[in-house]
Amino acid sequence: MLSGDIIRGYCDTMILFTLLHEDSYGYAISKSIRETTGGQYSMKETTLYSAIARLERNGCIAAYDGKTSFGRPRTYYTLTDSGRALYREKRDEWAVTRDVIGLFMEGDET
Amino acid sequence: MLSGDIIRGYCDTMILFTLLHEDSYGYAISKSIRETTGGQYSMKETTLYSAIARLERNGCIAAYDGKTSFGRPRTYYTLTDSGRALYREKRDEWAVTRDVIGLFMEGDET
DNA sequence: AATATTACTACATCTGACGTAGTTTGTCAA
DNA sequence: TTGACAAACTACGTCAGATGTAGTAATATT
Repeated sequence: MLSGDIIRGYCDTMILFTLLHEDSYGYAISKSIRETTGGQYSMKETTLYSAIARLERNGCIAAYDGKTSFGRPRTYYTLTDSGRALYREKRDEWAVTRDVIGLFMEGDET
Repeated sequence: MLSGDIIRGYCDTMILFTLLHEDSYGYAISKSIRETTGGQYSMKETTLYSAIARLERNGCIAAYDGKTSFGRPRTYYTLTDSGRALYREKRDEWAVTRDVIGLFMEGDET
Protein backbone atom coordinates (compact mmCIF):
# COMPACT_ATOMS: atom_id res chain seq x y z
CA MET A 1 0.00 0.00 0.00
CA LEU A 2 1.53 3.25 -1.12
CA SER A 3 1.24 6.36 0.94
CA GLY A 4 2.36 9.81 1.77
CA ASP A 5 5.48 11.34 0.40
CA ILE A 6 5.88 8.75 -2.28
CA ILE A 7 2.79 10.02 -4.01
CA ARG A 8 3.29 13.58 -2.92
CA GLY A 9 2.65 16.08 -5.63
CA TYR A 10 0.45 13.74 -7.60
CA CYS A 11 -2.68 13.66 -5.46
CA ASP A 12 -4.00 16.66 -7.33
CA THR A 13 -3.25 15.01 -10.64
CA MET A 14 -5.18 11.92 -9.66
CA ILE A 15 -8.19 14.04 -8.89
CA LEU A 16 -7.89 15.97 -12.12
CA PHE A 17 -7.60 12.71 -14.02
CA THR A 18 -10.75 11.40 -12.42
CA LEU A 19 -12.68 14.52 -13.36
CA LEU A 20 -11.35 14.35 -16.88
CA HIS A 21 -13.89 11.65 -17.57
CA GLU A 22 -16.89 12.90 -15.67
CA ASP A 23 -17.96 15.26 -12.95
CA SER A 24 -17.89 13.74 -9.52
CA TYR A 25 -17.88 14.42 -5.81
CA GLY A 26 -15.57 13.68 -2.89
CA TYR A 27 -16.44 10.18 -1.88
CA ALA A 28 -16.85 8.99 -5.47
CA ILE A 29 -13.53 10.50 -6.53
CA SER A 30 -11.81 8.71 -3.73
CA LYS A 31 -13.46 5.45 -4.72
CA SER A 32 -12.53 5.93 -8.33
CA ILE A 33 -8.89 6.48 -7.44
CA ARG A 34 -8.84 3.34 -5.36
CA GLU A 35 -10.29 1.40 -8.25
CA THR A 36 -7.97 2.89 -10.84
CA THR A 37 -4.99 1.73 -8.82
CA GLY A 38 -6.49 -1.67 -8.19
CA GLY A 39 -6.46 -0.97 -4.49
CA GLN A 40 -2.76 -0.14 -4.45
CA TYR A 41 -3.44 3.38 -3.33
CA SER A 42 -6.22 4.79 -1.24
CA MET A 43 -6.38 8.50 -0.67
CA LYS A 44 -7.17 9.61 2.87
CA GLU A 45 -10.31 11.68 3.28
CA THR A 46 -8.49 14.70 4.60
CA THR A 47 -5.95 14.54 1.84
CA LEU A 48 -8.70 14.36 -0.71
CA TYR A 49 -10.78 17.22 0.59
CA SER A 50 -7.82 19.49 1.14
CA ALA A 51 -6.62 18.80 -2.38
CA ILE A 52 -10.10 19.54 -3.69
CA ALA A 53 -10.20 22.81 -1.77
CA ARG A 54 -6.81 23.77 -3.16
CA LEU A 55 -7.82 22.96 -6.71
CA GLU A 56 -10.99 24.97 -6.36
CA ARG A 57 -9.12 27.92 -4.85
CA ASN A 58 -6.82 27.85 -7.84
CA GLY A 59 -9.65 27.76 -10.28
CA CYS A 60 -8.85 24.31 -11.59
CA ILE A 61 -12.21 22.85 -10.67
CA ALA A 62 -15.63 24.37 -10.08
CA ALA A 63 -18.31 23.22 -7.67
CA TYR A 64 -22.05 22.83 -8.06
CA ASP A 65 -24.71 21.26 -5.91
CA GLY A 66 -25.89 17.77 -6.65
CA LYS A 67 -28.60 15.53 -5.40
CA THR A 68 -28.37 12.48 -3.26
CA SER A 69 -30.70 9.67 -2.38
CA PHE A 70 -29.69 9.66 1.22
CA GLY A 71 -27.76 11.88 3.61
CA ARG A 72 -26.19 15.23 3.05
CA PRO A 73 -26.32 16.57 -0.52
CA ARG A 74 -23.17 16.24 -2.49
CA THR A 75 -21.01 18.92 -3.95
CA TYR A 76 -20.04 17.97 -7.46
CA TYR A 77 -16.92 19.19 -9.17
CA THR A 78 -16.19 19.80 -12.79
CA LEU A 79 -12.89 20.56 -14.49
CA THR A 80 -12.30 24.07 -15.74
CA ASP A 81 -10.11 24.87 -18.71
CA SER A 82 -7.27 25.76 -16.43
CA GLY A 83 -7.77 22.47 -14.63
CA ARG A 84 -7.44 20.67 -17.90
CA ALA A 85 -4.33 22.67 -18.68
CA LEU A 86 -2.86 21.83 -15.29
CA TYR A 87 -3.49 18.18 -15.90
CA ARG A 88 -1.56 18.33 -19.16
CA GLU A 89 1.30 20.11 -17.48
CA LYS A 90 1.46 17.58 -14.72
CA ARG A 91 1.32 14.75 -17.20
CA ASP A 92 4.26 16.14 -19.13
CA GLU A 93 6.16 16.91 -15.99
CA TRP A 94 5.59 13.35 -14.90
CA ALA A 95 7.18 11.94 -18.02
CA VAL A 96 10.35 13.88 -17.25
CA THR A 97 10.32 13.08 -13.55
CA ARG A 98 9.81 9.41 -14.23
CA ASP A 99 12.75 9.27 -16.58
CA VAL A 100 15.01 11.30 -14.35
CA ILE A 101 14.35 9.25 -11.26
CA GLY A 102 14.67 6.14 -13.37
CA LEU A 103 18.28 7.08 -13.98
CA PHE A 104 18.96 6.23 -10.35
CA MET A 105 17.49 2.78 -10.47
CA GLU A 106 19.56 -0.30 -11.21
CA GLY A 107 18.46 -3.82 -11.99
CA ASP A 108 15.17 -2.38 -12.97
CA GLU A 109 15.26 -2.37 -16.73
CA THR A 110 11.59 -3.11 -17.10
CA MET B 1 14.53 22.03 -14.36
CA LEU B 2 12.87 19.77 -11.86
CA SER B 3 12.63 20.73 -8.26
CA GLY B 4 11.21 20.23 -4.85
CA ASP B 5 8.11 18.26 -4.29
CA ILE B 6 8.29 16.49 -7.61
CA ILE B 7 11.43 14.71 -6.58
CA ARG B 8 10.50 14.53 -2.95
CA GLY B 9 11.19 11.23 -1.33
CA TYR B 10 13.87 10.34 -3.83
CA CYS B 11 16.67 12.64 -2.80
CA ASP B 12 17.94 10.04 -0.41
CA THR B 13 17.79 7.41 -3.09
CA MET B 14 19.85 9.52 -5.46
CA ILE B 15 22.53 9.86 -2.82
CA LEU B 16 22.49 6.16 -2.06
CA PHE B 17 22.76 5.42 -5.75
CA THR B 18 25.78 7.65 -6.09
CA LEU B 19 27.53 5.96 -3.20
CA LEU B 20 26.70 2.56 -4.64
CA HIS B 21 29.55 3.06 -7.06
CA GLU B 22 32.13 4.72 -4.90
CA ASP B 23 32.61 6.63 -1.68
CA SER B 24 32.18 10.34 -2.04
CA TYR B 25 31.61 13.62 -0.25
CA GLY B 26 29.04 16.37 -0.34
CA TYR B 27 30.04 18.53 -3.20
CA ALA B 28 31.05 15.59 -5.40
CA ILE B 29 27.78 13.76 -4.73
CA SER B 30 25.85 16.81 -5.75
CA LYS B 31 27.91 17.12 -8.90
CA SER B 32 27.46 13.47 -9.72
CA ILE B 33 23.70 13.78 -9.38
CA ARG B 34 23.65 16.75 -11.69
CA GLU B 35 25.66 14.82 -14.23
CA THR B 36 23.59 11.68 -13.97
CA THR B 37 20.49 13.65 -14.80
CA GLY B 38 22.20 15.52 -17.59
CA GLY B 39 21.60 18.75 -15.77
CA GLN B 40 17.88 18.14 -15.48
CA TYR B 41 18.05 18.10 -11.72
CA SER B 42 20.37 19.90 -9.38
CA MET B 43 20.08 19.23 -5.67
CA LYS B 44 20.28 22.25 -3.43
CA GLU B 45 23.13 22.26 -0.97
CA THR B 46 20.92 22.34 2.07
CA THR B 47 18.80 19.54 0.73
CA LEU B 48 21.87 17.46 0.10
CA TYR B 49 23.47 17.98 3.47
CA SER B 50 20.29 17.46 5.42
CA ALA B 51 19.65 14.26 3.51
CA ILE B 52 23.19 13.13 4.23
CA ALA B 53 22.74 13.89 7.91
CA ARG B 54 19.50 11.92 7.95
CA LEU B 55 21.06 8.95 6.21
CA GLU B 56 23.97 8.95 8.62
CA ARG B 57 21.65 9.21 11.62
CA ASN B 58 19.80 6.19 10.34
CA GLY B 59 22.95 4.20 9.86
CA CYS B 60 22.63 4.03 6.09
CA ILE B 61 25.95 5.71 5.43
CA ALA B 62 29.11 6.11 7.48
CA ALA B 63 31.53 9.03 7.49
CA TYR B 64 35.31 9.18 7.49
CA ASP B 65 37.78 11.98 7.00
CA GLY B 66 39.32 12.51 3.63
CA LYS B 67 42.04 14.66 2.22
CA THR B 68 41.75 17.67 0.04
CA SER B 69 44.23 19.64 -1.99
CA PHE B 70 42.84 22.96 -0.95
CA GLY B 71 40.37 24.31 1.53
CA ARG B 72 38.58 22.54 4.31
CA PRO B 73 39.09 18.75 4.43
CA ARG B 74 36.23 16.67 3.14
CA THR B 75 34.08 14.21 4.96
CA TYR B 76 33.67 11.12 2.85
CA TYR B 77 30.72 8.79 3.06
CA THR B 78 30.44 5.11 2.41
CA LEU B 79 27.34 2.94 2.16
CA THR B 80 26.61 0.55 4.99
CA ASP B 81 24.78 -2.72 4.54
CA SER B 82 21.57 -1.16 5.72
CA GLY B 83 22.13 1.67 3.27
CA ARG B 84 22.43 -0.86 0.49
CA ALA B 85 19.27 -2.54 1.72
CA LEU B 86 17.44 0.77 1.83
CA TYR B 87 18.47 1.46 -1.73
CA ARG B 88 17.00 -1.85 -2.86
CA GLU B 89 13.77 -1.14 -1.02
CA LYS B 90 13.47 2.28 -2.57
CA ARG B 91 14.21 0.89 -5.98
CA ASP B 92 11.44 -1.66 -5.65
CA GLU B 93 9.05 0.86 -4.22
CA TRP B 94 9.80 3.11 -7.13
CA ALA B 95 8.78 0.48 -9.63
CA VAL B 96 5.36 0.27 -7.99
CA THR B 97 4.97 4.02 -7.58
CA ARG B 98 5.93 4.64 -11.18
CA ASP B 99 3.34 2.19 -12.44
CA VAL B 100 0.59 3.41 -10.14
CA ILE B 101 1.05 7.07 -11.02
CA GLY B 102 1.32 6.07 -14.64
CA LEU B 103 -2.25 4.85 -14.43
CA PHE B 104 -3.33 8.47 -14.18
CA MET B 105 -1.51 9.62 -17.27
CA GLU B 106 -3.14 9.73 -20.65
CA GLY B 107 -1.61 10.22 -24.06
CA ASP B 108 1.62 9.17 -22.52
CA GLU B 109 2.08 5.62 -23.70
CA THR B 110 5.81 5.90 -24.02
C1' DA C 1 48.51 37.77 8.63
C1' DA C 2 45.17 38.48 5.10
C1' DT C 3 42.74 36.27 1.50
C1' DA C 4 40.73 32.98 -1.35
C1' DT C 5 38.48 28.61 -1.75
C1' DT C 6 36.24 24.51 -0.52
C1' DA C 7 33.11 22.45 2.38
C1' DC C 8 30.00 22.56 5.11
C1' DT C 9 26.23 24.39 9.35
C1' DA C 10 22.39 26.86 11.45
C1' DC C 11 18.04 28.15 11.39
C1' DA C 12 13.66 29.49 9.80
C1' DT C 13 9.90 28.68 6.52
C1' DC C 14 6.61 26.46 3.50
C1' DT C 15 3.78 22.89 1.72
C1' DG C 16 1.36 18.77 1.22
C1' DA C 17 -0.12 14.49 3.38
C1' DC C 18 -2.16 12.79 7.45
C1' DG C 19 -4.49 11.76 12.14
C1' DT C 20 -8.25 12.59 15.15
C1' DA C 21 -12.44 14.32 15.91
C1' DG C 22 -16.55 16.74 15.15
C1' DT C 23 -20.40 18.71 12.27
C1' DT C 24 -24.00 19.18 8.77
C1' DT C 25 -27.85 17.54 6.15
C1' DG C 26 -30.69 14.52 4.75
C1' DT C 27 -33.89 9.76 5.06
C1' DC C 28 -36.57 6.72 7.45
C1' DA C 29 -38.74 4.06 11.21
C1' DA C 30 -41.93 4.35 14.97
C1' DT D 1 -42.07 14.70 15.42
C1' DT D 2 -38.40 13.04 16.83
C1' DG D 3 -34.56 10.40 17.28
C1' DA D 4 -31.45 7.07 15.17
C1' DC D 5 -28.43 6.66 11.40
C1' DA D 6 -25.63 7.33 7.41
C1' DA D 7 -23.32 10.14 3.88
C1' DA D 8 -20.52 13.87 3.11
C1' DC D 9 -17.89 16.79 4.57
C1' DT D 10 -15.03 20.45 8.04
C1' DA D 11 -11.77 21.92 11.61
C1' DC D 12 -7.54 21.80 13.43
C1' DG D 13 -3.22 20.25 14.60
C1' DT D 14 1.14 17.64 13.44
C1' DC D 15 5.08 16.17 10.92
C1' DA D 16 8.68 15.53 7.56
C1' DG D 17 11.23 16.82 3.60
C1' DA D 18 12.82 20.43 0.49
C1' DT D 19 14.45 24.94 0.34
C1' DG D 20 16.06 30.01 1.21
C1' DT D 21 19.26 32.94 3.42
C1' DA D 22 23.07 33.40 5.83
C1' DG D 23 26.99 32.33 8.24
C1' DT D 24 31.07 29.35 9.87
C1' DA D 25 35.25 26.32 9.50
C1' DA D 26 39.49 24.67 7.79
C1' DT D 27 43.32 25.02 4.81
C1' DA D 28 46.64 26.60 1.09
C1' DT D 29 48.50 30.47 -1.09
C1' DT D 30 50.33 35.23 -1.23
